[in-house]
Amino acid sequence: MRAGSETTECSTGLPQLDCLLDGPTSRGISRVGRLHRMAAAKLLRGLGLYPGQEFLMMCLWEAGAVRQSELIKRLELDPSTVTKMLQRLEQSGHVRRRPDPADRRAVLVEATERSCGLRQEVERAWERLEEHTVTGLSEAERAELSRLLGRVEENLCAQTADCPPPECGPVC
Amino acid sequence: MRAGSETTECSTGLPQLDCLLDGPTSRGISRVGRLHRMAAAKLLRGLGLYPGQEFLMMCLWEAGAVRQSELIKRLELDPSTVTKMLQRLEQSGHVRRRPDPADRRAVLVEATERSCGLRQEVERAWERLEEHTVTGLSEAERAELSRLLGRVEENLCAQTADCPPPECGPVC
DNA sequence: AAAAATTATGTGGTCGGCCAATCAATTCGA
DNA sequence: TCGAATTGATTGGCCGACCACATAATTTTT
Repeated sequence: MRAGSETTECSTGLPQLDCLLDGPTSRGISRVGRLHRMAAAKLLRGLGLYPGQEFLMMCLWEAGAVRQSELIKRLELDPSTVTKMLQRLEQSGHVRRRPDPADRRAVLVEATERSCGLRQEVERAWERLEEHTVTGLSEAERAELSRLLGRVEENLCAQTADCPPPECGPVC
Repeated sequence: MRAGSETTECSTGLPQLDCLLDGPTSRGISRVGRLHRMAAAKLLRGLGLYPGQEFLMMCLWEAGAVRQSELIKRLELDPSTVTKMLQRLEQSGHVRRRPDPADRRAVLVEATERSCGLRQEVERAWERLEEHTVTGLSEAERAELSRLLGRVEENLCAQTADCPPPECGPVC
């Protein structure tokens, strides 16, 4: 291959061909995050759902009629994201919306009867996904992974937003 | 709140308000994946990059001129995704493309000189992201997390695609 | 009671990412 | 040699997710 003679503009060294961009954890999270989402997509596709929607539907199945703002808080998503998800879910018949009589700004959201049949299948799909994800790990390893992910979640949540109001915790 | 009387269509029990949808690991991966991506976005925004683009640029900075198909293989992304990323990166002046003289189907991609100045900043941003991510974890915990993420990656990769060509491995 | 701040939602736009389908160029096989 | 299969890249469409901004209704403050 003659490439690398004068066509290479930025080559700072030998082509390393390996893992560029240090940060084993970040790297792992990125890759696993994407793969996991794809796996979820695959499982949910047969149910007529897109990944992300399962959380929203579970909220509705669990809580019944709920204000959109409440949904946003629980899902910790951007309001505009939830608005658009609901528009699509409404059009696909999974969700119904109506104005909240108590507050003319608000919207009440609920799952349609039709959609309730999906609940079990979604739960089973999610179980299969979990199973597939942690296959080959011991109970102790699974617990440790969950715990470490929880720690990382706290790290990423802090300063980014307002997960648990720190309010002068152990340090300050 | 009077909701829950007759408006509740699917309520199968009490409003649990807690973590619906079992699967501690899956749940953690979803949340951490999203938070991590947002954190990356925040750090990269100042550099004029969107999350995901940093991997592509690192490939180019490292390898010089590269065929698009090679890029696709390394990034393990859908070809159409890479095509569109490159169109945007070209328009924003980070990347240049030209036909491959050796194969008239192929396209050679390289980073522009301008973009090379970003490399160090991207690497530093990525380091800060890693630091932020694993803050508070011991060395042992960090190593364990990376290891476990690697295992999960293998799980999710297998059957989903063709990461390491199995070709009659230890089992078959 | 009127003005100011906050809340609830929606719009428009941008990206990464996927799938399905297309088309040209190259390679393989009969 | 010539048709068939494969490879390289693109287009169009869809979704989740973000941001910035806008609007209406409610709450708070003065």
